[in-house]
Amino acid sequence: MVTLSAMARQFVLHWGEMGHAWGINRTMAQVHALLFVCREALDAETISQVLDVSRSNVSTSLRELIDWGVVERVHPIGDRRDRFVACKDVIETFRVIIAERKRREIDPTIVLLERCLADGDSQEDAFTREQLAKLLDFTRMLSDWHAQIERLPTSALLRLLKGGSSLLKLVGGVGGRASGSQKESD
Amino acid sequence: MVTLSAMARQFVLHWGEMGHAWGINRTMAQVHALLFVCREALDAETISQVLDVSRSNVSTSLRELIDWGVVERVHPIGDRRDRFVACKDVIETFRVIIAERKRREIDPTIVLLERCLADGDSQEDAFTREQLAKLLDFTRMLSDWHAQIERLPTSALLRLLKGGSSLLKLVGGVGGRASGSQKESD
DNA sequence: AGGATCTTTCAGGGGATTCTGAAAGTTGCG
DNA sequence: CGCAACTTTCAGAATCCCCTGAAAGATCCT
Repeated sequence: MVTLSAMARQFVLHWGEMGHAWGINRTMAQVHALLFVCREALDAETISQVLDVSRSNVSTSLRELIDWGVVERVHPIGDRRDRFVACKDVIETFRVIIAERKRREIDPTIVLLERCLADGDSQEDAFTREQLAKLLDFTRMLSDWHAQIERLPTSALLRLLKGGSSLLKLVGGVGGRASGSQKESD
Repeated sequence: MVTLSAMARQFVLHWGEMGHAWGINRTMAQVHALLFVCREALDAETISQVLDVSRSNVSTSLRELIDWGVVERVHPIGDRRDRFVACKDVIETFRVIIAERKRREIDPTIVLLERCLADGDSQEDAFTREQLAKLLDFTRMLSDWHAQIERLPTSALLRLLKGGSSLLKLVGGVGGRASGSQKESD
């Protein structure tokens, strides 16, 4: 296979753009998209031809995708060339990506905010300190929340996502007033 | 004010990097960080000096931040120059950003996937079709879920985020088996 | 209207990122 | 071992994105 159906091509291009918007290399996202829609494992040479990028570029992209954990290398018996498959489960892929971004971005942000607050002079700059403290609280909350999500089996995660409305009613009713906004600009 | 405390400077730099990792212009993220930790509104000239970037760059960044909805222009009486303030509420800011990214990335993805599936030949390419259909399902689910979240008042959102563990127990217990993975690779 | 003050736009330069081809590295087999 | 098949690395080229300064556009005051 050295050519793509119109459907697949459209998707690959769009996925490349999306990746780019999220700070991910366009080619890397395209390689992922391609593997995602292909039932059988592809070798690097084929990917290079289909996407029309250099063999070395494909090699780099594949390494990163494997690092992220959304693609794996497959060794077919009786063939020396490596082949690659993407995780075909959307939710699992989503989960892996979230976990990785948390590790790379949320965690370091928590560390930095903690250091800022620890180092900073508490006399000067009271407002900055206050803001950073609020941001740290929130970031930690996200982190905790993620830790919970992480442990859920796919079935429960699906239920959480699908059952949005019922959950929200629940949350809204738990602690008293559910409406009204609390402005906290001082 | 033409100089920044060490605390604020660290934060501004880090926020710039984070923004960059998420596909947002570094300077724009720095401007946002700066406004976020400043109690009083700043004028563009001051921002330009503090961050050491050109006046025009600041102008562009501010326009985008206003577009996003996380910064607003303030007209102080008796002064012709504009000043700018960031939303100081972390959750509100988060909410606005999520909404905007949904609009810019999730929504177009749904449209594209729908078109792919509508246009595509259903004979050839059955597996691709299947994968895209699953992805579309998931993306719609995210979209619905976001619509629910969007409506929540801050207090309820906080409760949802903070009460992670109890919610999860709940979800885990609602529909029967909570463990076991459903492999869908055929 | 004319000028002072401030803002926005945009073409072009400069810096950062991505891509490529060539060369070096790895692996399996006779 | 030596060769064949394949993969990875990396310096430099190509590309893209961001930033700047200059000029044009607002707005307000006298």
